This record gives sequence, structure tokens and C-alpha cells, in this order.
Amino acid sequence: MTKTPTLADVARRAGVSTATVSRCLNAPERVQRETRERIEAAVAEIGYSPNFGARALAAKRTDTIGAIVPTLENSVFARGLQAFQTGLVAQGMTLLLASSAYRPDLEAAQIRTLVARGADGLLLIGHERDPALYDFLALHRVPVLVAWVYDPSEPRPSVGFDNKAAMAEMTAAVLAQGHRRLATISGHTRFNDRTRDRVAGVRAAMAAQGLDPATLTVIETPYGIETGARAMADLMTAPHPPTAVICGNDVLALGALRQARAMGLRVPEDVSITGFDDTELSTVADPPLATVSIPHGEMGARAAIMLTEMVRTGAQPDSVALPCVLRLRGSLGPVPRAA
Amino acid sequence: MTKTPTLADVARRAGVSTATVSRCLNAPERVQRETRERIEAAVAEIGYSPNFGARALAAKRTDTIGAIVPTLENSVFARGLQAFQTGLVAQGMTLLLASSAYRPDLEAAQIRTLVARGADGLLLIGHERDPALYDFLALHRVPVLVAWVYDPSEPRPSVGFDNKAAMAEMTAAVLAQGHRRLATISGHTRFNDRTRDRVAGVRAAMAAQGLDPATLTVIETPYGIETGARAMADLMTAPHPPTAVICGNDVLALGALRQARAMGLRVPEDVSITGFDDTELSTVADPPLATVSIPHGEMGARAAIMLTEMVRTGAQPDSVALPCVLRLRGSLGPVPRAA
DNA sequence: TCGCTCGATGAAAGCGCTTACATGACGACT
DNA sequence: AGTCGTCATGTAAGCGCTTTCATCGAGCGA
Repeated sequence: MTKTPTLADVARRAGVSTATVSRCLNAPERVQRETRERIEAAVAEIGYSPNFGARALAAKRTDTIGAIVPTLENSVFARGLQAFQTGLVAQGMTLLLASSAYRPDLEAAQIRTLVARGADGLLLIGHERDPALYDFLALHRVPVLVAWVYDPSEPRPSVGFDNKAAMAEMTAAVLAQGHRRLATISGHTRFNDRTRDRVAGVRAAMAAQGLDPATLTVIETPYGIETGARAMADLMTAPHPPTAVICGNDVLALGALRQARAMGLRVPEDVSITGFDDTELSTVADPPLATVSIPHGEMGARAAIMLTEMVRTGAQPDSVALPCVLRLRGSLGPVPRAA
Repeated sequence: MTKTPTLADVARRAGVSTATVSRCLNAPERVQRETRERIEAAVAEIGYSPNFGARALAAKRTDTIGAIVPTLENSVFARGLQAFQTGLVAQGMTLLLASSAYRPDLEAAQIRTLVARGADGLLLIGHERDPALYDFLALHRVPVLVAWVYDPSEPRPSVGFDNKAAMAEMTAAVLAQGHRRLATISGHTRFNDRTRDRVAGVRAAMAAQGLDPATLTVIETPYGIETGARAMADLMTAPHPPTAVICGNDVLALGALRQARAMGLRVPEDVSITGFDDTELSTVADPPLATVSIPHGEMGARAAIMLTEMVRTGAQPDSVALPCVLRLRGSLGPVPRAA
């Protein structure tokens, strides 16, 4: 069992000092061409690759970015994360990933873990969390970028979209179809500013049309097809069922859609259903799901660039708002005559 | 700007040596109760947390596990990964994640990156890759666990399922419905043993029924709803269209389903369609998709335990086969009379 | 009481790399 | 010729932790 080669081995072999080898690896332009070639040859010959711990210790950075998402179960975050990861790789960074199962306590633990693991920066979803966590991050000088929301009033930079405005736009489209009895199936709004903003968007759009936002029925439930279906069942068996159900995301909406079918309700003739996210599945549903399309790829890519910049320069960039676009598909139709 | 506290600060404060503090952190039972309490108090007071780089350098491990999946775009890998990540956290490990976009060259680059980033072990999807990569990993003494397949004949341990057998089972179910003109929409089989095994499974089942496997029409295409739809269009406009289309995964199948609907074909009356993976979307499709259910969660959780064990003890565990189960849903029906 | 063992702790040597600073060679300018 | 700046490289001091080995008492059997 021979030892793994070190910088010193390379230096010896190339007949230079370790400093030169280090420079050759980190800033090749600062060493003469001839020397560089000699070093590169030595590296190749003995199969050297730098020791991560030593590098991290000496350089005080790991070139590693942490991200904590609520879940990977559905493709809601997976797509943005994919773009984020790809973007990081392009910047020479690596992704440390954790998930919180939508639980603030687990998220807090993960934040601490990732920082302890040497994450140079952190991507978090949504602004809302215990201020102590932000203090902790400030103490450790770990820059944070918040994604999936855009809120310039928050002290931290974010990259995402205006959940409230997007949902208001969708609601306006629903109202334009003549619907007046609306219901919303939402994720839990506690600890979750995205879901809360979306519900607020529905209410805002109603108010803008002179409707009383208090008449909106809201069911909160964990994200999931099954839970969406159950919520739908509750809504439609109530005394005055809504004519349109605005769901907080596509997964809930697909559950609602399935449930409607199971109850013999036609969509959109008997009830309209809308989603949020535009996961690729929404086009496969029957009828295809009307939803709000979110720029996952753009958001992930931008996040990678912004966060890398923050880590490297310490800069505090401006928040970036990305546009959402309405996809008005078959699951949204005019209000039924009888209603 | 005060410096972040170090082990030495804790030691000074607690009136002990750094060695004792280190022991207290890593093997608390080896230091006397009273001393331990003093140290713990000091840690809390000055808000100490260990430096990752230093620890990695001195201990020669990072408690970090790397994983490289082909993509996060769809939920095929996301669900297993979610379980894997959760399992790792339970073992005190952290996940370094990369994706390869199904490209062997990118995967190779990612493998090198993750090793350079100090991954103690690696989770890879499928066995097939350049042997030089396995040499590289052996050289760096990084244990590898292969997931999403089960193949005890390979030299490396794997945790997953027998893709060929599972697909053969599904095909047998299709044949049992009287279908004889079959087609398969598959992911690319080059560099991908999973897809290849699945196609082989279809052929094996045909042979078992005395059919000529050569009569199977196979279309290879990248994974995606659109590509699945296009493949379906090609299949159904050919001279002798199949009566059943067996897809290599759910995403392709959902694309095929959508295309069938677009072409005015009824499923399963005119054509049957089956998938593979049992993503949660398959129950939402109309008709619900017949598919092979894969134990994502179990696989991810087992992988986390096995790989942690490999890293900690250097053991080479036996491969683990997990059972798949057929979900025969509405998209599979009897062969049409006219066919 | 003596000699031992054993458990708790300390001293100190790295782990492999980065980087501030020192050195020396070489031109260019005065 | 003397001075200075520049560039390529070397020297060496850490970075903060783990771990080996040594030390020191206390407890214990003879």
C-alpha cells in the first residue's frame, strides 16, 4: 500500500518548490510555460490529485455550496435544483444537498450541518425562518441566497418570482371566466411564505374584482396527490361547492383532478381546476392543467451565478425577479350555467 | 471582526489540553465526566464549532458521500435520492450531489470532482462505465455502491432490482392479455445497462411464450414526455402498428399516452401502454398507467446504510435485490378484436 | 510498603496545502 | 554604472485538528 502522492512529491519530481506547484494548480498563468509543463507532466505521471481537507484548511474555503430544499419527492424543486447544480459545476463549485421535509426544525439542523461541513454559501427556499438561524449564518460569515420567492423588502437577496402577483394573475383569469364561488387548496401556510403569498394572491385578485376575500374557502394540507384528492372531496361534498378550485401547486391540482374524475365530475364543465408550477406532468393530465409556469431553469442557473459571486466577492446582490407566465389549459373553463 | 473560536480556545477556557477537547468531541466516554462537563460548557459559551477542513485533513475523512444521478428533472431518481439523503443524515453523513445528464463524459468528470471534494464513498447508478473510472476509484480507495440495478455477477456491490426480470414480468402480463404485436419505447441503451436490461426483459418474455423476439419493434429515444410522444406517433403511423406499447419508464409512457389521445386512439381499447417506475403521476394519468412499481424509498434507505458501512469498515457487502411489483392499471387491456 | 497496572490527561508531531514575504535575475531607465 | 521595477520562484510559517506516546496518580495485590 503506497501512500497517495502529495504536492511535495510532485514538486520533487518536477524539481521545483511546493509553492510553485500550488501556484501552477491555482493560477497557472503565474508560472512560466516551461515550468508549468514540467509540473503538469509530473502530476500526470504520479497521478496526483489535491487533498481536499488540506486545501480547505489552508485556503479557508471549500468551493462547496449547500442547498436545503423542502423535498425531492416531486419534481417541484428537482428541476430548479438540477439547473442550480449544473450552474454550480460550471462555476467550479459542488453542491451539498439536504432536505427538510418542510419541517423548520429539520431545516435548522441541516443548516448547521451544512455550515459545519464547510459550505461556502447556502441556498435556501423562502425567507421565513427563525432569526437565530440568520444570526448563526452571519456569525459564520456564510452568505445566503433565498430562492423561489422574490421579495425586495427582505434584508437578504432573493431570486425567484412574486408568488402573490402570479397567483393573483391566475385568479383574475379564473374570475374572467365568470367564476364567483372559489376555493383554494393550499400547502400549509405556517412557516411557508410561498404558500401564504399564493393564498394572499387569490384574495387580492378577488378584492380587486369587488368580491369579498372572506368568502374564499381555503383548505390547507400537506403537499401530495392523495392529500389534494382528499381536500377536493371535502370541497365538493360541502353544501355550496365551488365552481373553481385554485390549487397551490400542480401536485395538489393533479390530486384534485383525479378526485373530480373519481366523483364523476367533468373538468372544466362542472368544476375548473388550476395548479401552480407547470411541472411537465401538467400537460399530460386530462384535461391538461391550467397552471402558472415558473422559470425553474432560469432561476436555478441565476441562483448558481449569484451565489458564487456572493461567495467570491462578498457582494450583496440585488434581488432578481423572474417572470411567471400563465398557461391557460383545458382544466379551466367558463363557470357552469347552473351554478 | 473577532476570529472564529478554535479548539485551542476551548481548551484554554476549560483549562485542559486540546487533545482532551478533541477526545471529548469524538469519543466522550473516554474523558471523565467532570472534565467533559467543563469542556461542554466552554464550547457552548464561546460558540465553538469544529473546522471542517482541519478535521478532514487530520482525520482523513469527510463524512461526506457523493452521488451522481443521470438527472433530477423528473422524479425517477429524485424519490430514491430523497430517501438516500435522509438515510445519510441519520448516519451522520452528508450528501454531495452531482448529475450527469446521462452523459458518460460528464459522469466521469463528476466522479473525479466528487472524489477531489473528499467524498468518502460514492453512489452510482448502473454498473456500466469506463473501467478506468473504477481503477481511479480503487486507487483513491473510495468505495462504490451501485444502485437501481441488481446484478450479483458484477464485481461491485449493488442495491436495486432486476430490471430484466421485472420487465419480463410486465411483458408476460401484456402477453397474457393476448397481445402479439408489441413495441417498446426505450431510453438509449448505449452506456445504460438499466434500459438495456429492460428491453432484454421484453424479449425474454416473448421468447418464453414462443414468440420471435426479433419481431419486437424498439424505438430508442432520450427520456422525456415529448420524445415519448414522438416515438408513439412513429409507431402508430407505421404499416402494422403494435397493439401494446411497453415503455422503458413512466415518463415515456405518459408521453405515449398523451400522443395516443391526440391521435384519437383509445387506451386501452385501441392500444395498451405500460410504463416503468410507478412515479406518483401514473395514478393521475387517464387511464391510470399500468407500470412496474419500484421500491425507491427502500432502495435509497438501504443504499445509505450499506454505503456508510462500507466507508466505515471497508467491508464489501453482498448485493441486495429488492422486489418490484406489477401495478396493472387501466392503460393495459385485452388485445383489440380487429387486430 | 513496594511494584504494577490502568485510566485520564498532556505534549507535540504531523496531516497537505496556501500564501506572505524573501530572493535573485533581468531589463529599462536615468 | 547605478537604481528600480518586474517577474518567476523559493522559503517557511501557519491553517485547526487528530493521534501517538509519554506522564502522572491512584488503586491494588503481595
